[in-house]
Amino acid sequence: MNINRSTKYVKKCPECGGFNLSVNSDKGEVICRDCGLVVEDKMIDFDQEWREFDSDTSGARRRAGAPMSFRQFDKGLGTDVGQAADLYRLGGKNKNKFFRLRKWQQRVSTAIERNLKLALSELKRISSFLKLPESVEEEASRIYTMAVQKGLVRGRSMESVVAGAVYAACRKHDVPRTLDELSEASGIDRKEIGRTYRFVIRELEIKILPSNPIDYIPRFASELKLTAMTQSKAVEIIEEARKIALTSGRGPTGIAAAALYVAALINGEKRTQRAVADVAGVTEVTIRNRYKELLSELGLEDEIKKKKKD
DNA sequence: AAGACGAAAGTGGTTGA
DNA sequence: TCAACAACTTTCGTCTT
Repeated sequence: MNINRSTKYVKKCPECGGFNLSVNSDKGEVICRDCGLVVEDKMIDFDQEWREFDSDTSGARRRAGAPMSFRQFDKGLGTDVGQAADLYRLGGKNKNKFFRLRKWQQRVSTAIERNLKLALSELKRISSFLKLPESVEEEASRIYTMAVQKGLVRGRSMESVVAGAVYAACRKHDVPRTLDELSEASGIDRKEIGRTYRFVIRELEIKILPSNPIDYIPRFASELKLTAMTQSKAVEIIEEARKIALTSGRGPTGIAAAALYVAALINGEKRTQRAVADVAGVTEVTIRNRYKELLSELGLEDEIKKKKKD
């Protein structure tokens, strides 16, 4: 029953023409192992959406409707009690019943649902802008729905809570996007997003591990057009740094940026601090600080010097 | 002239009394 | 609720390539 995912991706890398593509289904990324290009940020979800209820009669019982999803405001299961045209087909007694049902439904359609409808379309916009995998969009919708039900939106703009929910979902699924990217996608101030994000995960008691700098490497490297060699060097550096507790307490993006900068230097693919700083969303100063630590603590000076002779 | 470097002052958030 | 604190940013002057 398992679909062989790799057969779906016999594609060439548009950058270097290589066939060495690797699929990271968690993050919805396809990465070229040869040149490090992120080929496709948003991947199709190949998982089957339906369940088998009974192996004997499975053919007849497959659920054909859309899967239930938090991305629709009523979880995709809604039906409306029909409009006026349907009335003519009903007898007197049924007519009364009909009106009662309609009235009931209007009462249930509270402000919460109206809010959700609006917010989830905004959420959809943001996640398609950021090319997020569906699993993350789904998670973000879930978080937002819970936030609304707990009344956390009161006193905050709907958009900022949406942005916070998306950010939280990204973090939870290890699909890191920087606050700057969220800010660009949503038009909300970076600090505001950070604030609501922290508020939401505290109130909903969502546990989120500090993000791993390594998760940022493929995307940053791809934007800087660095080779796969440099990427793995950067990952190596970060792993070494972790062992001696160089990474704790520091901003993960700063570490990722510095590691990439050093790795590029060692492999003779030098990028300016400014360029690296820009894609990572930190300043040159932060890169310098991390970079200094990396050099002295990991004894990488020799490798740099060696490179300079060439 | 551009990039790298470093000092100093400022920002926003966390922590602990 | 306030002050101390760490990480990061901004700004700016100086050195290096």
